[in-house]
Amino acid sequence: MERIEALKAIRALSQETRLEIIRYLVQCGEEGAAAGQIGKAVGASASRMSFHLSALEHAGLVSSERQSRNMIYQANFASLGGLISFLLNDCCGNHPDIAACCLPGENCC
Amino acid sequence: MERIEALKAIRALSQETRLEIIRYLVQCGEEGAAAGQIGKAVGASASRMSFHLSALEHAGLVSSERQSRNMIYQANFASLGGLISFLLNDCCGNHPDIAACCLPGENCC
DNA sequence: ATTATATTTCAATATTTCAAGAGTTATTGA
DNA sequence: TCAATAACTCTTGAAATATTGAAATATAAT
Repeated sequence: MERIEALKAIRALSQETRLEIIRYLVQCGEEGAAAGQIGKAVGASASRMSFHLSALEHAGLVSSERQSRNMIYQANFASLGGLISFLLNDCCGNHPDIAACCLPGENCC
Repeated sequence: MERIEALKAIRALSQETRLEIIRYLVQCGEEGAAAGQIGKAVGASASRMSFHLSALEHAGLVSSERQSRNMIYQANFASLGGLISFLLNDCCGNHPDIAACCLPGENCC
């Protein structure tokens, strides 16, 4: 991931509602969730959801597709992974404190 | 890591100069680097460095200690790891795209 | 067709954030 | 003590961002 791209992504995440949206969508996995459903989960009005989901999509952190009258949003896992990789200068350098993508005692990656 | 704490950290990272500072300090590892040295590396004036390093320190992303007339800053790896973990809802859920803390083909954690 | 539901767009206001430069404090060595 | 170096603080104006509610658009069901 490039510097500008990463900065865009981090700026998008640097807002309470948007951070909660991403965390919710990470939990939802590949299925994603409808805008209204996400709004209920994070406690935000429809217009705020639209505004923030649009910001996240522009930053490449989520993708969307229409399903009848709902807009389904999904976390973009490749983008999230790229962002973390960028932040850590492409690797954690085996630093023991950075094992965030693994459960304790496991090697998930 | 708590929600408020994580948001603080992300807000601190959502600025070009500060993002570069962290990336530089991640490369520096445990040794860290002096404020002036970091300033040269990222191309920022002394007053900006002070402002931004202070923001990063308040967010818990770096720590500092004086060494004669230099202030030595180090990345806080535990905090970075905690932030990533929070973002991913405490685990990547074995999602193949999130393997950011590992080199390709390796299991560093 | 009409009504209901889901989401987006728009405009106004309020808030936050940044860079730059001048001035300040702390430490070292002459 | 004085000068030099390193880092920090404060203030300013400009720019970016968030929130709200009302109106608009798109789809579905009756």
